[in-house]
Amino acid sequence: MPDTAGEREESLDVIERELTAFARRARAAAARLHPELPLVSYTLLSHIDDRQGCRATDLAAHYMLDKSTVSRQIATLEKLGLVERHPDPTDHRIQVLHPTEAGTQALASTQASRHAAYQQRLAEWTADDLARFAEYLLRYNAAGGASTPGTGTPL
Amino acid sequence: MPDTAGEREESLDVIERELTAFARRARAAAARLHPELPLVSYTLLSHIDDRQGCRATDLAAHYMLDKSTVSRQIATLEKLGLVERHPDPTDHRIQVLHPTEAGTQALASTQASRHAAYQQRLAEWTADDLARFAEYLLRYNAAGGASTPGTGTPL
DNA sequence: ATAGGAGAGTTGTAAAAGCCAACCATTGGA
DNA sequence: TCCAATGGTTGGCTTTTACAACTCTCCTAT
Repeated sequence: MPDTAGEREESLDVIERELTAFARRARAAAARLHPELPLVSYTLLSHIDDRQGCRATDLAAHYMLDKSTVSRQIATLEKLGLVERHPDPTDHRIQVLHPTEAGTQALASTQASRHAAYQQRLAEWTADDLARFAEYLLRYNAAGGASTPGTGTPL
Repeated sequence: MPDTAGEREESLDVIERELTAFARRARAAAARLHPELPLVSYTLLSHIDDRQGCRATDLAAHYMLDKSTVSRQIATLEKLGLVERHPDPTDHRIQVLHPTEAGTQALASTQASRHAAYQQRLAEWTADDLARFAEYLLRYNAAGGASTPGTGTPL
């Protein structure tokens, strides 16, 4: 495998194509995985659980979503009894978000099936390959933060 | 790096988390990347260009989309003058898809900015790492097809 | 031949998820 | 004290998708 410019280009193309394909499939797959809990809500709920006491604005920023979108998602989650909103005593603009007992449970069950799916899918891989793949993904995602905001928005 | 079960689990967790993170951000990022060409259509157009003469069903299968979704997307692309449909002479059920001249051009310009984004993002990577990452992604995505249909829908 | 099933696409309908803009309430300085 | 900034909600609208019912074409087994 020579380190030529051509090889590089080719790998880049493959990465671009496959990541895109993955992104396209992800939604469909995730939607089926747990129809009870509306995909996006799951994502947000997961984040709320992760960083207990976060605010709607945090979610919007982290996922590049509009305020209004998050607002409605939260409303849905609350209606489903999965999250609670407590007004911040020190600042009455803020709503502090927490998962309810039911929310924590729903999350656990969803995470379980997700984990099982991955486990099955990657069953054939060697531990070494898994480790390297994991490392590459980490590296790829970590690169996202900085860069020139105006220029190319990396996928 | 010992080949223990613990290592394996850890890698799995990372992969799961990072792929999910990628998927969540992908849409927002992709939407901003090239607002002219309706994002989803871009994906399909790209595939059509890649495998000239593919059918709508191929697209649906590859991206896990419903027939109807693809049908409408194609219709849009055709209305925009970016793809042409030719009836297959040997089988009148089939519509063979080809990009038009305009389609090829639109694609080229979009691909250019996407490619630039990836190039920038992966600039630091060695050719070897890129090659391996590409291979892993291929392997990961390829695994999707078979598996037990009823069981866990892998992300 | 021919009836029935499988495959490719289209259309009707409904829902999810997103954005933008206008809006209200609170807060923390000039 | 007034006013810009911050957090959140609501209204209106578009895009993207799925499911189901339907048409048309092809193939195969009787």
